Amino acid sequence: MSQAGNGSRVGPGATMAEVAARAGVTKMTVSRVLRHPEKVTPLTRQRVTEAIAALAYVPNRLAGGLTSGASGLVAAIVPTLRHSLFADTLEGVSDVIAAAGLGLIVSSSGYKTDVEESQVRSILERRPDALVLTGLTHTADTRTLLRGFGLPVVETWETGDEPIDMVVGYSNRAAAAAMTAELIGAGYRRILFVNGPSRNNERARHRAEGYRAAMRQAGLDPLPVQVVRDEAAIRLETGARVLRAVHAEQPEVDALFFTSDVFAVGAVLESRKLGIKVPEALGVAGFHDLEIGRVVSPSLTTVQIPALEIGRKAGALLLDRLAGRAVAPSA
Amino acid sequence: MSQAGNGSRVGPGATMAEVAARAGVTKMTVSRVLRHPEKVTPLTRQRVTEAIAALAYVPNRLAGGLTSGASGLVAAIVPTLRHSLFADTLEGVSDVIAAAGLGLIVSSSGYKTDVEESQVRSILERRPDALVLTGLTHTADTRTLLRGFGLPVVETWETGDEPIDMVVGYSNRAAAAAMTAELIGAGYRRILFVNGPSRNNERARHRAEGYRAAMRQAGLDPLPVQVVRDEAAIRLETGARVLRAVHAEQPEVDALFFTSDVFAVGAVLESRKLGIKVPEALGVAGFHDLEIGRVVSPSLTTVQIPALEIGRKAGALLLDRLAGRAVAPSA
DNA sequence: ATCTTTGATGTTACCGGTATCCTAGATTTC
DNA sequence: GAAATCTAGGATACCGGTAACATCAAAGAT
Repeated sequence: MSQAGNGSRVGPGATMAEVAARAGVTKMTVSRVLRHPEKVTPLTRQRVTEAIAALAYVPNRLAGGLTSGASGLVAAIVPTLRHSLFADTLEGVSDVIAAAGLGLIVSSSGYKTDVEESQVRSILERRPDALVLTGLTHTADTRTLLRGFGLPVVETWETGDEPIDMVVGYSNRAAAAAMTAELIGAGYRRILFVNGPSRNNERARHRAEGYRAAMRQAGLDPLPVQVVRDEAAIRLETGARVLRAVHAEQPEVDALFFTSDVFAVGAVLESRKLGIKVPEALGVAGFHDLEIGRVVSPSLTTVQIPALEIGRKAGALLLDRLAGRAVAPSA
Repeated sequence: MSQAGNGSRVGPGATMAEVAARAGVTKMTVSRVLRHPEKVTPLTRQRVTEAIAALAYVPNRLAGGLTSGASGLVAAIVPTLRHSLFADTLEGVSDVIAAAGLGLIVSSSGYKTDVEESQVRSILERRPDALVLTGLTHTADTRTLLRGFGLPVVETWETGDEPIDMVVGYSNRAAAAAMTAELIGAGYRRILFVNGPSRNNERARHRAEGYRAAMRQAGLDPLPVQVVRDEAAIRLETGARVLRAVHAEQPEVDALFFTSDVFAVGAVLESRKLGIKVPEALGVAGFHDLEIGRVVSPSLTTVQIPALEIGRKAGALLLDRLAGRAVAPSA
């Protein structure tokens, strides 16, 4: 599957000093040509430009950053890249900051806060200009470290008190409550909330809370939240299984609200097999949090999650802060 | 959705010189404590360690890298992060290189080679120790630039002649051919290959070639490849639409081979509605290239794509090269 | 025609580390 | 007990740039 090339190393390219020598000027002039071209005579500029081209010179931003104190890097830590939610967020961040000439450095923590902490330490050694974190749950040391470092930090996906610095949140609680209210408004009454494994998953817990709150608000008794335990069970078949079980054992249930739309799709699929009409006889709703959410047919009621948007917003927030603009708390 | 914190900047942390002063030693000794602790007396080491803790000192790797010539960064360019194929690959790369203390810097090119070229230029300014690219299709300047720079480069996802340096490939052609052969082996004869939009998409083209080759090999006439044009049409409904059309207009077709498993899932779904038995009356196959592929039910014949594995392999290849180990061409 | 200003470039120092060489005291060797 | 060897730590230079200031010639002011 892999093959090796000849591996001829030429070594790193020319340095600014070499360019300067070739153009018969000093490093400083070369630096000016690159950074403030208008301060250099067209003639000189051309000589330098030619030397740059001739030597295929690529400036070393690390060196420049040492002096200027800005690395031009934004770091982001996500629980995993294998979840479109986070990948989309990163794409959003990347889009925005790349346009400003900043680079994105990424690591994934595997949902573990202690891993995240060690990654934060390691990342700080690279002196990023800003940091994007996922969630508000971090170790105490992480928070202390970051606060002390005075680095612009954006936490994403959750809202709450005492953020480290800035937050671009998404209230799972509110979204689940809204979805539940929508189902109630559509006439469903016995709504069963089906959660994925909520270990290490604040999201799932908040969603369940939103469901309960909305039910109570409407004067309905929340049904016991059903939990799918097996971590590996995020599959269509699992949704199908839940549907079969509910159909057999809790026939009074008239709507299913899944945390993962994978389950929801699986359930919809299975409902056709069993001859249950969706959404007439049974409502099925889900959170659009996987890539599948972008492709799913409309027979399913879904909660849209603006992952890309959250990333963009986080990026924009950081850029504002880096530009020294006041960052206004916004919706 | 977003909120701002108090934004108290403390400024960057202490420098090595400050730590040294506090511990009553020189920078050099501090550097030794961090890098070669065994070369320092336990007593001195402790004093330095205490000073480091007291000042919350975080070493600056950029500065160190300037001297040592290694940035400790691997850069990767993918067409987009919004595709689990590439996100998974990145996760694989990240896993492997993070374990070796390297960071991953990511950018997405939007499938445009000229954008990729400018990103390569910009990335080279950060002097990564290695680069991971997607595909073998790059601008001539990109190739020249990278060859000249003598940077270890791994191209992923495609195999072919004249790689820039190293390749971790995946032959879409071979995979499609194998899948087609499998369908033929299962008794299907009138196999229709349904391609996604192949603009900017070598993958789709190679898969179609594989299909044709396998058909001919078996002495069958390949059917004209059907192409789904609309870029936005990567939805379940599209697969359903194709199934309906084929059912009505090309009843002789006994198997559908989709490039995207999203279509395949949509088709399977629709087949249940129409009362077509899968896989008895109709074979449906797809490429497992979206996240959905990890959750899909087994009634679908699918081509597994080892995205994570490809990333891991790329990372391992780079590490080998960086460690100065000979890189053997391998399967 | 002399004194200022202005603009283009050069000089110097420094960013925060590390490689390399050097020194002085401790330890070993004969 | 003197010479040889080690060892811990210091001194210096340098990585590849950039900020800040100095310089000098051309241009403008009086």
